[in-house]
Amino acid sequence: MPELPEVETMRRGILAIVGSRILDVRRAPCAKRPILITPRPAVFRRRAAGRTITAVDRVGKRVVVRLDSNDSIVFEPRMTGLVLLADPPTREHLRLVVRLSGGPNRELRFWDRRGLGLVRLVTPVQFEGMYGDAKLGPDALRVSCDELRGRLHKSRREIKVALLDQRALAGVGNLYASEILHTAGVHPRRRCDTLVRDEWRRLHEALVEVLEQAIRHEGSTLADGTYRNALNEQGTYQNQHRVYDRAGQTCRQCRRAPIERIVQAQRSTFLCPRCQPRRRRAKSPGHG
DNA sequence: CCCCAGTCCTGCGGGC
DNA sequence: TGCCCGCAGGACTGGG
Repeated sequence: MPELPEVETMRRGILAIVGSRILDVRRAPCAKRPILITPRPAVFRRRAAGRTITAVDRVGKRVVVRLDSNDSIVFEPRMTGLVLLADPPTREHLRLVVRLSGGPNRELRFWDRRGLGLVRLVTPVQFEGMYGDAKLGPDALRVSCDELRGRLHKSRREIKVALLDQRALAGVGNLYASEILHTAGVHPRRRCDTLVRDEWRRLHEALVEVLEQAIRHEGSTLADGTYRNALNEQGTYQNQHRVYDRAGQTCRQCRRAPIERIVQAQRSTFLCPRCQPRRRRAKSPGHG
């Protein structure tokens, strides 16, 4: 679930670790299968311990902790991972602890209920190979309208599916794709190569607006309550959702049509059939 | 190039 | 009430 707004919130929440030294790294005693980390724990610890943290960045849906050795620690939360300074939601699913200088019990923690997430310590060359331009498209918050259109407008894919492709655009996931398309008034089944310039303009506007608003609200904590910021506090953007997980409820924009749920690429998509018509309206005679 | 199904994993809720 | 099953969707992989 963590997408760009949630991961950006995690990043901002741990900025205070810049300047701290890493004292130790240990895998938490997790009853279930331990989290995947690379390289293996002993090597990871040896290369991280003693290093100073120089920056905290984000690449797509991952948090990147930069070290003075030029290595980076990359936290990839996937579905249920959290990057925390506060105590984790449960002891049970605490996966990795990075002990920091600056006070007793000062730790950066990776918690992950489902255990699909992972943590990597990578060299600059490895970083480029895994997260460089060949692997990830431009960040969704930094892409221009022209670049967005340029990367997608020849594709025959449906726009919702294309927005989830991290090689085309980095950061958008299933939840925000539906929200962005509703804000833009574009039907999720529209093929990319049928969108006209005005629709790309609306899409780009909606992309920036929705993601920035979601960051302002510190992300979306859904009904399962999993997502938390670095202080283990819930986000509030779920209260602003236009369509996500609102099937059958009335659209907040037109106040008439019920929100529909469809499936695209084995994933739920939510839309308002009235605010997101399948076909563009025919231009009225005498205009255009 | 693109699509699809399967993989990892846990917790939850529906159905019986 | 308890059990089973399907679903949630991040990223990735293999086959068509």
